[in-house]
Amino acid sequence: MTCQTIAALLATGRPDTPATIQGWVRTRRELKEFTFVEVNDGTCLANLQVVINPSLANYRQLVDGLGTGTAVEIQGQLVASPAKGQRVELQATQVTLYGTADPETYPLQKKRHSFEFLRTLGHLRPRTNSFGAMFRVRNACAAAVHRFFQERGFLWVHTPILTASDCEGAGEMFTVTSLDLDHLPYTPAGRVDYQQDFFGRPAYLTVSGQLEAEIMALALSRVYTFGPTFRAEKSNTSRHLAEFWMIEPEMAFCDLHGDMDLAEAFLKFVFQAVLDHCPEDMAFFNQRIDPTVLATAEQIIQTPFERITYTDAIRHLQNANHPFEYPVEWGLDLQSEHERYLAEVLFQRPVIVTDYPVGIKAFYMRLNDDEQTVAAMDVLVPRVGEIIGGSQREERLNVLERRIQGQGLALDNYWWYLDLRRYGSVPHAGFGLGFERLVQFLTGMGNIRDVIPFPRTPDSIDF
RNA sequence: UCCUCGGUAGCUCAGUGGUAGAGCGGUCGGCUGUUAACCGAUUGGUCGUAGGUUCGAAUCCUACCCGGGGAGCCA
Repeated sequence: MTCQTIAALLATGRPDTPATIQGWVRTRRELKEFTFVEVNDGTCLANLQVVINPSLANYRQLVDGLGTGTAVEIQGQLVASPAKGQRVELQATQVTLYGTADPETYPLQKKRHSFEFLRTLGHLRPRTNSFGAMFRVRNACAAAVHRFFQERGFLWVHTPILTASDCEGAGEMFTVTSLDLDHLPYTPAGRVDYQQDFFGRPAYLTVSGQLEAEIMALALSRVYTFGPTFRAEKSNTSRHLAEFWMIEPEMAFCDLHGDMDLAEAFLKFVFQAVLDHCPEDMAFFNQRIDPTVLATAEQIIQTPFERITYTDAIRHLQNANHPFEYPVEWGLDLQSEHERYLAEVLFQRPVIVTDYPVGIKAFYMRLNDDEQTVAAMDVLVPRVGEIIGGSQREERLNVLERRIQGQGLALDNYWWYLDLRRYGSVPHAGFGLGFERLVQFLTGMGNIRDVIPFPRTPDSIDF
């Protein structure tokens, strides 16, 4: 393989050495004496400028074929560029045209396109500057997530995608079946007979790996999940996907404070890693997408997060000289506007709110001694609101049974979850965050559909 | 699901009852090193769909379809 990446050539390529690149033409500028072609291979944001001289065989034919979108291999000599704008450029000696792209019909033009339009071109939008930058940042972010946990002794555990647990309480579930939907079997009572289905009972796509992660943590001490998650809610918003990736660390012998420390360290680590690995891409987002992206990243990395209780947060909000659309009252959940006020206006930094009322949080969160609140924590950040939600889990069998029943749920469905409290129970804690929302927060991208290669949303599953 | 805004050329949009427009893109020509190159010319339309009002509808009315933004729910 004599071919080099454009990223490597632009960064460290030495002038007056031979080089071969493979990629796609972004733009062609034809002058009287020769032609400039900019080629991108996805390894970095910048294109490599190639000079095509008329001395090349079939010059006219070559240049005509080098329209935007064409796949090419170009051999030549890397030379110092005599003009501003690039350190080096490639003086072509041989050009191989692979697939050409008819400029009359190729949808990507040499101009800015709206993200809305590019969403209709899911197969071509990775070839744009914005999506190239976004996918590189997404990759760096994913790699940083693994590195963060691996360096701290967490095991990556693979929790199931198919589940029979319809009681995770985290949202609407997709049903998975091998039954012929046009000829469903029925019980004598007239209901669908799931005994004849693949698993002999109803099955679903997972909405969370947390409960299974707790199983693993109570044997392996520190684990995390990082995998696909599915929600069938008909939420048509810039923050929701039907298929998304979720990260859920879980730690045995850990309380809420350890959980908060981990969450804060996690965000700082990931932001620093992405800045280190994708400086050009992040600069691009700061320049073209959201001018606060870099400042936000610096703040996340350098500023200690504020930590307050829900009760104090309510007090702050009630004393705030700020009109809220929704009421602020102890016992009600914080709305987006409240979360953003805390992070953006009051503290102007990330805020971890803890100890929420028992009535608005899930049954598995540990009941505090006041019996009014649970050991929950939400990390609120400017511009986004809640980015991480977590809790210390209820490890006491009798309390957990009471909580499950108190929410009208059947204990039988949780027999194995209760067993964890019956045998070798221990205080443990964890949190969850949506990977795409993290990428949104990093890049400033407004719509979650533009931070995942192939978004799945209600009535939309193209590509 | 609710609220709201929108759908006009390949793209981004203007046009609010009287001949369908601009910029960009594409094409052709020009240009001695360009950087979203530049200059000139040119090409380009079932005005989302179906009805209705009117002498006349992109424009007004009704229904539907699709999309954006916001809310709720959540990650």
